[in-house]
Amino acid sequence: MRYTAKETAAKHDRIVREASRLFREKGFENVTVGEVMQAAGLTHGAFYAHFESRQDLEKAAIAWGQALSAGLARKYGATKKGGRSFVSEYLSSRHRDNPGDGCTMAALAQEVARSTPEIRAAFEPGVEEIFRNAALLGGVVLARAVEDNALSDEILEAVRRKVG
Amino acid sequence: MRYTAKETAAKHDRIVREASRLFREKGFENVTVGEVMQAAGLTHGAFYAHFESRQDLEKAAIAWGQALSAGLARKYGATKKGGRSFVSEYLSSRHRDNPGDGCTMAALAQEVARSTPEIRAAFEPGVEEIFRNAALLGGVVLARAVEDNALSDEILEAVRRKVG
DNA sequence: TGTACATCAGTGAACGCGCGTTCACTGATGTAC
DNA sequence: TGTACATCAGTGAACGCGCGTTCACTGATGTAC
Repeated sequence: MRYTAKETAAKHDRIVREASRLFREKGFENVTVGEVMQAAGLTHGAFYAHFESRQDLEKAAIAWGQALSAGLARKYGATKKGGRSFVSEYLSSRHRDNPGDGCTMAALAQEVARSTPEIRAAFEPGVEEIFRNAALLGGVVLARAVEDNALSDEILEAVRRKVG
Repeated sequence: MRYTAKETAAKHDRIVREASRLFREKGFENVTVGEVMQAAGLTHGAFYAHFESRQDLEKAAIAWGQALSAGLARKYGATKKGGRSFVSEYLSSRHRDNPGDGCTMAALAQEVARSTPEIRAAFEPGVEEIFRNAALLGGVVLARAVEDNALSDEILEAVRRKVG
């Protein structure tokens, strides 16, 4: 069937948004093209009407996620008080436990490091907004990686105290 | 053929060491069992004489890498001066550019976060040694993920100034 | 305005490849007697 | 000490499965006249 340009663009966006969410939640390697398309309400065969390749989608998903992060960081960062609430939200258990709704960098930085130059370039915009607070990122990454909940909470608390 | 227990143990260790190195360098998902066995000087078929499964190897490689890290951190951390040289080594371009010889957490924390409870538990020992300096980890992770070399150097420098 | 054809996003089956895992077989060393 | 058998790490072919990608086909909408 043929759709209007607007409908097609809306589907394209939906695919990117769902891909970004799924990638952050499960990592690039644990998400299939079919899974993304299903989440966007389509079948896997239609994928190549929207993207050249899977890598192309990964690039788009990273760029979208980083644009979102950068926007949020700029909004929050405007005031001292905003800075504090950004920090406490970033280091919250909610953020730790919901990577799919969270920071792209805290979820995918290491996979991006092993990806193509294009994907690494798409990753850069969000980095500018956080690298002066690398402890936030390190804290969330570690808190997500340990099995012991008490230790995980302790990590978040330690970083909170240090940067707060 | 049959080998002495000593020979078998030596091969087992070689497999774990090579797996750890390759995993840190390329990530779990980009390393095959065959590649690890070849690096250890064996063929892939012999793998199951040493490990129950691929996941079993991942667990062993993480545990080995973390034991190594914890040992190094304890050695370095003994003095103020040692602390300084640990930080500067951790944030060096050498460490950034050679993940295969570097910190397991800086290379694999995000993949570990999505792995099994067993693997996350094996990851914990090294975490104790670094989480109070989460900025180090965050800095290296970000420095490795960006495409622009100047930005990457700037990240390491910013973290160095903050923690130094 | 109506008719014929072109377009193209979408569908679902199929292809090809890589990887984890299995398996029959080998042969050097260990063990029983 | 010598002989016969058991063991088991190692080899390399093969299996099965999942995933990215391709492809023939569909059918609603756009375009030409």
